[in-house]
Amino acid sequence: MKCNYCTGECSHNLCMHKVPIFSSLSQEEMSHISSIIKHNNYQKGEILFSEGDSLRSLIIINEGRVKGFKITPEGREQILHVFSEGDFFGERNLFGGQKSAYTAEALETTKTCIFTKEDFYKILFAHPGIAVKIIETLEERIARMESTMQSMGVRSLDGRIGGLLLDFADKYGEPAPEGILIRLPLSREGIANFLGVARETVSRKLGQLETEGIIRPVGNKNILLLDGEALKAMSGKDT
Amino acid sequence: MKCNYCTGECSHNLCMHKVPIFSSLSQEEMSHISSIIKHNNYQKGEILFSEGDSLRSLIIINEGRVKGFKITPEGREQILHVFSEGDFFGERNLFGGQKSAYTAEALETTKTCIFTKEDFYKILFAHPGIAVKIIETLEERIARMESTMQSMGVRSLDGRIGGLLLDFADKYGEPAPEGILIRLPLSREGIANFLGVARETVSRKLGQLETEGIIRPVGNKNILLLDGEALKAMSGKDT
DNA sequence: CGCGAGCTTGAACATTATCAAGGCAAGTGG
DNA sequence: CCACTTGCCTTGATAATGTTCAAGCTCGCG
Repeated sequence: MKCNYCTGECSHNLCMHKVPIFSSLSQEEMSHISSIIKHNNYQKGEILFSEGDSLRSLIIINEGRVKGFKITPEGREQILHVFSEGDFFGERNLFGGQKSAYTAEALETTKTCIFTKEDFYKILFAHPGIAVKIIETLEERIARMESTMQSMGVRSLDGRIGGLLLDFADKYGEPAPEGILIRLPLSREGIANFLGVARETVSRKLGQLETEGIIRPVGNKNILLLDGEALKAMSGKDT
Repeated sequence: MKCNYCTGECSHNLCMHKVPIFSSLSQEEMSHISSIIKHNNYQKGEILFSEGDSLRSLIIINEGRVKGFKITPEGREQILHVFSEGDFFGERNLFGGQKSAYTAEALETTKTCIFTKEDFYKILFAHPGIAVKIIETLEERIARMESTMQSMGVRSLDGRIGGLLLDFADKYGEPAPEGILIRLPLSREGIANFLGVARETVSRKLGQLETEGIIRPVGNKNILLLDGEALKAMSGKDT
């Protein structure tokens, strides 16, 4: 990849340019900030941080996907977030001084960019426009969570799964000839842990949706969404 | 109530001083801002705004409580937020330029303070510290939503209800001789609509929790929490 | 004191969880 | 290149749990 903002080799993997937060900055400013960013890579299954850790840094995903989850008293994972390219997290620790509320684990090979709290504050005060961008980003996340909560609250499981598929389609979908191809970030078990139901039930319901001609599984990690309208009708996301 | 920041009668009902957002401002600045705030009062059941409205203002609750909800395809209300004194909302419309994702309805007599988008932007740029406060507040809301999502995801209903009671205790609880007295913002039906279950089920489970000596209903709108630890064990909120 | 909204309780029904067995696919080692 | 192994997904039968519909009760208000 070619990097327009750096001279010579682009050592920071372009993360600056993927994050809307920094979109208001000039080239020079970006270059400066780039120089203080650190990097970290993770394999699938690796833990970025655990619930209760007081990490003192902001993490931006440059490539890959990460799930944030807690362990329920039943011993099950409750997935709270699925972060992907361009998302940032850990910010709660920066602003609130709180400890991490969840554990973050890489779902695939993931590359991250890291700011220390100190560096980030410096940047924030030097470029107030960034604060507004952060607010906008947080609003987006809140909107996504509201959408998830709505999905979770729907009584019928079809509706719950449908809502989740729509969320995924929105975030991870790519147009395809016959519909939208969704590259699933989670396994069946992961989906079950997101919705708080049993693995087997997810299988059954997906099978049912396939029978109804609404979706078509493509391998195990992709789903072709044929009839989004049907899902919207089930899940109530007509808006 | 006496208002330290205003000369003479305090016409703006103190809302400025209840909102952490403005805590970094001086007396003079507050007085200035106070002068551009508008007010609105609502009776129980009144709608503040509806899903899809593009309201152009920020609303701060000065007194009372408000629920934010959507209608599911089954025709049920899915409650997404319960806002109370000091909370603000409508901000999504200000920053994202989006339409409202939910309907807001007063749960009791409610007094609000209102900024227009223009006024608020002026204030924001004049006092950058406010942006950081807003970020912190949004982080808190995200944390609350994460907590709610966790509650919703717990498989056992006891755990779900327990988690919700803990959330309420945290936000609306007052210490009492025997435990924590929770002034419920929602009816049984409201609780059911929050968790996405049937009214009757909520009744049954609350009855069960009472039998187990964990809670004691005080009238219909209050609950005395006797054994918070038991709830934490059920819901997984030991943190 | 009486009325009505909201809450509780009961019994039959529907859905999902659980337990158990079998299949498919990707990766490994001969 | 093929059999083997491992992890993940599907399917089936049974038991547990929640929903629904219906009836009766209680609290709070006029």
